[in-house]
Amino acid sequence: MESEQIIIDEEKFIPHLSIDCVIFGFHGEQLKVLLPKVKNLDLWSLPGGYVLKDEDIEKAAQRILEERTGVTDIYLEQFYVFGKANRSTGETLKKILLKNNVKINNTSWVFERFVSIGYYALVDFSKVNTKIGIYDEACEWHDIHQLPNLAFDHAEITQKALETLRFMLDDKLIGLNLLPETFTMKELQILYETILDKPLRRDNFQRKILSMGILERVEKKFTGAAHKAPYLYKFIK
Amino acid sequence: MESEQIIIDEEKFIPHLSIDCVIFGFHGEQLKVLLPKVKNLDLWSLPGGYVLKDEDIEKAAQRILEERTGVTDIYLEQFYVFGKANRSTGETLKKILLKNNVKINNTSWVFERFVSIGYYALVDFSKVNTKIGIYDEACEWHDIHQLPNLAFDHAEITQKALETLRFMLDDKLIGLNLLPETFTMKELQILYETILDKPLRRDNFQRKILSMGILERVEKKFTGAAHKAPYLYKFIK
DNA sequence: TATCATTGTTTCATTATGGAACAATGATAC
DNA sequence: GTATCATTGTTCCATAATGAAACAATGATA
Repeated sequence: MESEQIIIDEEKFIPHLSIDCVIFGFHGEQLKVLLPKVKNLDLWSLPGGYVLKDEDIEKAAQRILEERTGVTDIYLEQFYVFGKANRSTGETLKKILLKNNVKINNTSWVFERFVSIGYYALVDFSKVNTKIGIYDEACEWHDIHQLPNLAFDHAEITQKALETLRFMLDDKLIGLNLLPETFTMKELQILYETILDKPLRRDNFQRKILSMGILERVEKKFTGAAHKAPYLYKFIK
Repeated sequence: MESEQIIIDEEKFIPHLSIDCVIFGFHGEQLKVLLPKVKNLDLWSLPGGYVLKDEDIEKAAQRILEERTGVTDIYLEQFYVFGKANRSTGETLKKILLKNNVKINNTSWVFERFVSIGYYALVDFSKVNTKIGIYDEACEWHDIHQLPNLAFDHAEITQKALETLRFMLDDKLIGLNLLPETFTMKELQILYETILDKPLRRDNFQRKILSMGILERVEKKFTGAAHKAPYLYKFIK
């Protein structure tokens, strides 16, 4: 059987530089991360790729995200550069590319050290239709607290992304990007609790959020449950 | 007259990647930035350089800092990556290298686009003995509010570094790195006011800082002035 | 000894936060 | 219909943090 061979044109990219994206979504009271799975290996990775020689790094991050996960036009924020000389080995990548039938010169820069720029993305879980990138076997959401076996230093990158998210929580109106158009106060609170990984008081949370004047009360949400129906809110533009 | 020619060995470095450092110091009630001056041009730049192929980026930043300014072993923090495709032109660099008698292949990657990692450094102004790097004509401190003509997007990089410094002020114990061993409460307050660019109340500032329990009162400072002598403080290790 | 400039501290009002209780309400069981 | 239940929305009060003003202390000088 002749194998299909996908060839990476190394000349098109800036060598030794890569981008890795941590895509956060929120669903079922859990903070999740979208991860592609390496073909035929028990190995997952952050969606990553290279920067074209005449491409803005921000654009590169968007392109990579779309190629690997199908997610387009989303909130992206650079958060850290991972640049230890020994942070990635060519061996893992060779294993991965072998499983993907990617033909590449064995002496290529892609097997040498990488400096990787970390971006985090915030997406509305309900609007995402993931697609499987050409190098991947699957692309799935994972609870931030139960991550699978991750390649390279991608666990560390994910951790740093989470810490940055926490640090920026008050500053960046993160709910706007992680929640659907309308949501209940409880959903917003659980999102904050999940990111901060600590419980918050219902009354104080509501008071504080409402005092910020960024929410608009829309209507009530009748779920059929035997209790008072909560209001729905949306962010004011 | 035969010119001395310094040759950059492009092969040693990761191409298209650079590091730029914003070095903050505090003196005479002003926040200052240490800038090398390009030889024979009315042009200043941030101390910057390239990353060796097997070098940690953090190490590279330290090395660059030492080569260009003589400053060693200081507090360094990565703050942003500048990666627009059009952020630097080869023309400016050619002008600079020409003035420095640096011989380089005209088709080298150094004249193409760069992705630059920004680091900021905090130093004790009183302990710094700057030296002039081999590519430079001078190396001087400039008030953050009166910057000279800066190359490339270095004004923007400096601005972003300042914003990051502001944002981190409560979190990072910045005074520890910018002030000498001992200092008065007023000096610390002026440092904060200078970074935040807004006045603070004397009484409230003192109360807040002291309540953090990070300062130790050492002795009094007699200046010979006709008023009460202020205490000196130092940071508790 | 009085004066002056500045530093250190206290006091009081205002605002934010922590903690508890109470009121409202939409379904269900009887 | 009425009582019950779970959850949501709100109020109340004590405590902590912050803003603003006044007062007390002190080291030199006149």
